[in-house]
Amino acid sequence: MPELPEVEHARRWLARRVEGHVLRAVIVADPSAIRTRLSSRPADADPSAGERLGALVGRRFLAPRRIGKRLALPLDAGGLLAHLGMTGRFVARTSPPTHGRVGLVVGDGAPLWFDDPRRFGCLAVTDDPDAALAEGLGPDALDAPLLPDALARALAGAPTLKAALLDQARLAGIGNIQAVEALWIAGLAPDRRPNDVPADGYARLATALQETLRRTLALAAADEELVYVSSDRARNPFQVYGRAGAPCPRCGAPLSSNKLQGRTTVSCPACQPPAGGGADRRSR
DNA sequence: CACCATGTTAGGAG
DNA sequence: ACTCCTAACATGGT
Repeated sequence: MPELPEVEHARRWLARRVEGHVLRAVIVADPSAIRTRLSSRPADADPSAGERLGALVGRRFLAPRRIGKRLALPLDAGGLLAHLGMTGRFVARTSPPTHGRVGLVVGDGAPLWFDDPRRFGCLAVTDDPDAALAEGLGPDALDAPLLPDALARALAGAPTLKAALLDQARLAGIGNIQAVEALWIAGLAPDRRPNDVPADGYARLATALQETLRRTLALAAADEELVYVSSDRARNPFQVYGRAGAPCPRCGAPLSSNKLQGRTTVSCPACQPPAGGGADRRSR
């Protein structure tokens, strides 16, 4: 459950269960899930994971925080960091879930499990959750929305709008789905150069980002077991993501799909014209 | 069986 | 030197 809206949903879910409660015990089912820092690389596994996590037992949780796709679970001293990767989630279970990596026994509730089949997610123990949470990330796309001119500055210099939106150092929290959705809402072609996009394009993009993030967050909040991207096309909650070939919801033209930054990118050739809305001069 | 997937990043190509 | 893209990571679902 990976992009910003799902992570924010996880933060709220965790907040209700941990804030103000004491960490009673930890269950380390898969030590390799705990890294020296938030890193998707198994090579960064923390050799003293059990010890360092165990040292947190007895401390009390403060309010969980989030920037972009990262979570911090600060305690009254030190804390935990979490990244859900592609398939990570938190669930409350008495017995370990199939891919339960680490269980947190908090207060008198069922253990809270970090469950992650694909193992791109991870946890890390840190002395300074605030610093670790923010390190290397741009402003949070939801909590620190940029005005159009600031958004233009944040994205400037990247080769394409798509690449810029996926760059967590420019803007934190946008993943492939949210990028595809926002660019379609804004009517901007994913492969346009950020420096060539006029001010009104950034005005639309700023609004579009808020719109898709809030809409997806509302879906996540309403649906405890939200199927993030269902194989079932009828249940796909997105406007264009996962709908290549289907008619554009705005103009009816068939949605096209191509690869950008190695990710599938769906767009409408009619609503998201290549440049400035007119003919492409460079190709002449 | 082959191919696809919501994230991140090392390494190679240019 | 710097920038950008590809492949790889591990696993499950179609």
